[in-house]
Amino acid sequence: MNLTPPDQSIHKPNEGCLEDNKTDLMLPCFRRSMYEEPLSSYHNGSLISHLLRKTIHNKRPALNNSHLYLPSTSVSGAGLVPESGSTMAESAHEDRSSMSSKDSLGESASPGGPASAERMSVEPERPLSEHLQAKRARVENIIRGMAGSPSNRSHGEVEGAEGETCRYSAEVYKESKRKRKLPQHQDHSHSAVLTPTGSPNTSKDEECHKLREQLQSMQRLLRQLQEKFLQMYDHSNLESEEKGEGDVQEDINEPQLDSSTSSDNKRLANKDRMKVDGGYLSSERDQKSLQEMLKCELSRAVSESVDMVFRKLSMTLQSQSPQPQVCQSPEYTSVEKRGQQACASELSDCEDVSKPKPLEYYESTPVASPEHQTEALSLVVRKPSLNQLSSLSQQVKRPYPLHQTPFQFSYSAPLHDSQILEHLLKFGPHANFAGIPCLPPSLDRSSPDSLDLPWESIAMRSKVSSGHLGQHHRPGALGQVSIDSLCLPHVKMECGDLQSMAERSTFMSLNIQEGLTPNHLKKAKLMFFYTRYPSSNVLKTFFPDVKFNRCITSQLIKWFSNFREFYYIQMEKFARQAIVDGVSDVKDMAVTRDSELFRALNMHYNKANDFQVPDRFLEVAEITLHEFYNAISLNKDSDPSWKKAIYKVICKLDSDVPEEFKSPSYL
DNA sequence: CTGTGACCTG
DNA sequence: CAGGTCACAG
Repeated sequence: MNLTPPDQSIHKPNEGCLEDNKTDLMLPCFRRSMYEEPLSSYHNGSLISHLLRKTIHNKRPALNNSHLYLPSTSVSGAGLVPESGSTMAESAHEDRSSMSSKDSLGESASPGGPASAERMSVEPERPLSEHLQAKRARVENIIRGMAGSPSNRSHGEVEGAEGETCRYSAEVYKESKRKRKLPQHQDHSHSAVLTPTGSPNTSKDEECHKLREQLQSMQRLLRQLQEKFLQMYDHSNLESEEKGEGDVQEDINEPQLDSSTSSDNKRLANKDRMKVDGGYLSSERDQKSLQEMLKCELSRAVSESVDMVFRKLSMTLQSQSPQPQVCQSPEYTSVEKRGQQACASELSDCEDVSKPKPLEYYESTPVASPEHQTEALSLVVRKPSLNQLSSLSQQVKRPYPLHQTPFQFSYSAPLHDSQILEHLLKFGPHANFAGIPCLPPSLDRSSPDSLDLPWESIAMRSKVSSGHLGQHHRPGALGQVSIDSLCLPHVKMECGDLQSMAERSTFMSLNIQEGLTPNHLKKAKLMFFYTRYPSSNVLKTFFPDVKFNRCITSQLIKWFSNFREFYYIQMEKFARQAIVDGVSDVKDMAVTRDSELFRALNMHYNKANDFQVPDRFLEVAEITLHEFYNAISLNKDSDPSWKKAIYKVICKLDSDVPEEFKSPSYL
């Protein structure tokens, strides 16, 4: 019985949005000509874009070398080839936490992705010039690809190892039956979302890839900037501290080696606002100013660009056919490294792990719950020891590792802004921000369940939900849980929808449940006062803190089925009683709060009696009672399916569940 | 085949 | 309330 036909316009909200944002999606540096724009034409965060643009355009040996100088004791060096100090666990750790995989360059037939092109700086066997040339070619290729047509680039061209995994998964799941899982959704997306190439299937894929690549590029650029910033920071600190160890000394040498390239960019960027003399900063005050400015610029750039990409990506995901999008997400790395085993183990609660997973799988995959955190997961996400954490926080002096797991952010003390940025970029706007000082305590500490919640889980949830939401759909509400919700400075509120903002902030605080709790049951019972036949979409909407999968959905539906059962049994019972009692007129069968029938129902659904049952429920109950009374009176109950007519009436009497119920902390 | 609802049972 | 079964719709 399809009581709530899908709203054909569920994706309409995105339609215009997507088009409108298409050009905004790119960073200014990508959107515009790469080499011609004068600095003055940049506004707001565009300055940093210019900076980034120049940075990417300039050669990078110094940047790359800086990785080499990173001491191997760093918690998780960016692209650092595990050296003697790194244990295997750490390697796995940093593998997972790296946006790019360092194998990508070496193993991929095609040149490595943008990130790997830079991180893979350790290739002693290759002549340096050739290596650099190759890198440069790749980078330029990337830039061309981003500035040019979205469709003129093959996927593998700029993908790292995660791309490999993505393609693998894509192939695997293309064959799966999931294709037919959401036909409506698919149709909608195809009809509603225009794509650059006009070829819906492939172009969406490509667009998704493109977006991910853009995001990666931006992340990469930001990392570079952060590195430069930290190098400067490091340099100044060490200068005042008197340098000691050799590796650190190498660190501070780097900016000087690079003084004609990237650091020039920084100076260029600083020139307008700061007085920077000759080489580096002359005073601590200037240095702090520079830090502040860089933070601002970074934040602004992030808020402007990343948000756009996230939003665009989210929309693309929503509008895309049910491909294995989890791996197309820019943050897939955090999941992919877990390997199939971990994914499987997380889903093993419900389904045969060898089977292709329905969409719910992707929706729920990234959430780690204690009971499902098998060893496979623990291989991936290791909570660093307190020692590590403290040492981490003491490491800000050097160009600290830029690739850290969420856990590392979860318990460390004051965070660097760039750590937040990195975290944001790395794990997406929905990642766990526990430990970020600016968040209120309630948001600060997520339970372990949500510690490893990459943003694609939300994106997927958004996708899935929006596919079913119908009239409840709010454009990108969940998928756009974004850095808007963070307290980063200069965060731009692009989506003015207050409701969605509220939901975002709500969502940020969600502690996604693996299973249904007694509170959920209680909430469901109260919801029954409003809706007897909630669609699974409604259930998803009103249990946002529940990690929906097939089992959970079925269980919730089963609950309501049981509620109905009890409800109808009571109705029939009281209707028959009324007939036995000789009630001749249905008007004498009013259902009030004093009625025995109501008390029975209230006892069942509202045992604590702490909920004000809506009058509408009394009306519906009365109507139901009358229906039963009439049917029985007319001897319709001789028909085995006599109740069905009643069900048909009652199912139309559902009313909307109040918004308050959407709050995960409603009870 | 899958999702859903009703019904029955424990 | 959950499990199982059956029927039905898409």
